[in-house]
Amino acid sequence: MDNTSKVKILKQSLIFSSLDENESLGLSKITVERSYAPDEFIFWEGDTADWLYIVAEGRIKILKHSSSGREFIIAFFGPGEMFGEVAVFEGKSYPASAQVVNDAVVLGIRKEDFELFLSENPRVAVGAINVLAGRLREAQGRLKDLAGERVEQRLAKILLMLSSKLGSDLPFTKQEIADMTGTTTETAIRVMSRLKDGGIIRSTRGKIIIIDKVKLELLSESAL
Amino acid sequence: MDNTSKVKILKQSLIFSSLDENESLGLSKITVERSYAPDEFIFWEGDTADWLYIVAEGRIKILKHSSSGREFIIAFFGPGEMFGEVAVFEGKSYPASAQVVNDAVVLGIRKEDFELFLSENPRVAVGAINVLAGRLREAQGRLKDLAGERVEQRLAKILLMLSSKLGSDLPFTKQEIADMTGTTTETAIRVMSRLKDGGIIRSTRGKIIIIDKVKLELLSESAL
DNA sequence: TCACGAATATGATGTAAATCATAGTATCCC
DNA sequence: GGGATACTATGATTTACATCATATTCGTGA
Repeated sequence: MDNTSKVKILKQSLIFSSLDENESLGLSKITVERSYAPDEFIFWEGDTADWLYIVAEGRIKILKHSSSGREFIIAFFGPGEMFGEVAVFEGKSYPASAQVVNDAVVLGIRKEDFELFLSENPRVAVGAINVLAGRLREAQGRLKDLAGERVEQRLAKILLMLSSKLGSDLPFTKQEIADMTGTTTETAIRVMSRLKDGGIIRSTRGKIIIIDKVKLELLSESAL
Repeated sequence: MDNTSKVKILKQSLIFSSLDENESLGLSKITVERSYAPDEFIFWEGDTADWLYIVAEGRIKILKHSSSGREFIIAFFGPGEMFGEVAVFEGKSYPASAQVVNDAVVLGIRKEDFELFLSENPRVAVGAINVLAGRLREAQGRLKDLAGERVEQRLAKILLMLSSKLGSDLPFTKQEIADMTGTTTETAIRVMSRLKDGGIIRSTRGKIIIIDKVKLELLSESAL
């Protein structure tokens, strides 16, 4: 990947959106491009955090394993999105694992290089604060939902959240939706079958299509 | 409260820990002191976010109401801790409510004043990033726990988290513990009765004392 | 093209925890 | 001091969801 393409990716990212052409070019030069095969892990929870990453191509999922062995998906990230930054900012080990979904290309930035760049480009700190604040807001919302709502509502909210990012065509398996919702595959399938019957979604293997967003919103908010 | 006392509070805060005496003094001058009675709300979820706050005295709880009306406690904050910052950093409304537990005194900083101060003291941005990253890490851990662990383990983890901040003497009612764990008061009481019988905790009205931290850790990690 | 694994689907059963109900006890405050 | 109001406590019942079991369909690679 040449530097122009890198710059294009980097400028998509909220954290670096304030940089001008020159600064972006400087940043692109400290990034290292890496390609991964499907299901490959970029890092594991607990690894020493030397790098933070920006997705260039493909999709990455961030997940944690619970003591019972089940996996919980914290987030999916696509082109222009940053991951692994919490650990780098805190100077601790990665709090979750990062796994490639399909083939993916990422831009890695070494911790020390990033810190140097940050000190020379203070505006990036504001970008980082925005990204972190947004993610914290989202995480707190999900905390409340996981604690208080039932599976049907939680699942509806996850679908809505995903569709607000990706559109009504969601490239996820029901298993992945289950792992984001904090339920089992069977239950997720049962709930989604009901949504299908209600004309709210359609689905094929590995894909979910939202037909009736309004109904889905109603469902996500009230106990009906 | 005089400026010297304010400085003392502000310097306890992770976000402002890098400031020297002079800078802290400057900061203290843009803070406004406010006192609140028990149960009073400092702000409500959805309010326009014009202020961020640092606790000077007392305890504040940050909470969200779920659609069923139940409340979920996101965090408790004590002296030196900041709250309301997510909304200010993002320029959106408060994502949760802030309620005083006992009498409390807080230092408020107006959004615009903070932004100005931030631009003049870039090191504070690094502090903010650290605070946010730490909170995000914690939130993500809790997400996984809420999704995957059962009440007994979740409750044990909450107790351990609180005791790592406050010591083994925890000034919380069982109702509050329930609202942090994402369970009902009855269930929380039942679980804690078992912990009591197992010699792991003691409790009086509005107070929980951790006796056997090691056993509690074991319990929080494994299904036993 | 056949086989094998992943994704989808659905039924039967078990269970953790919510809900409903009732009551004792400490604390506040008029 | 006495009455109201939280907090604590425990039992009975219900239920949402997990778990276990089995089957079908789809896709991919040998």
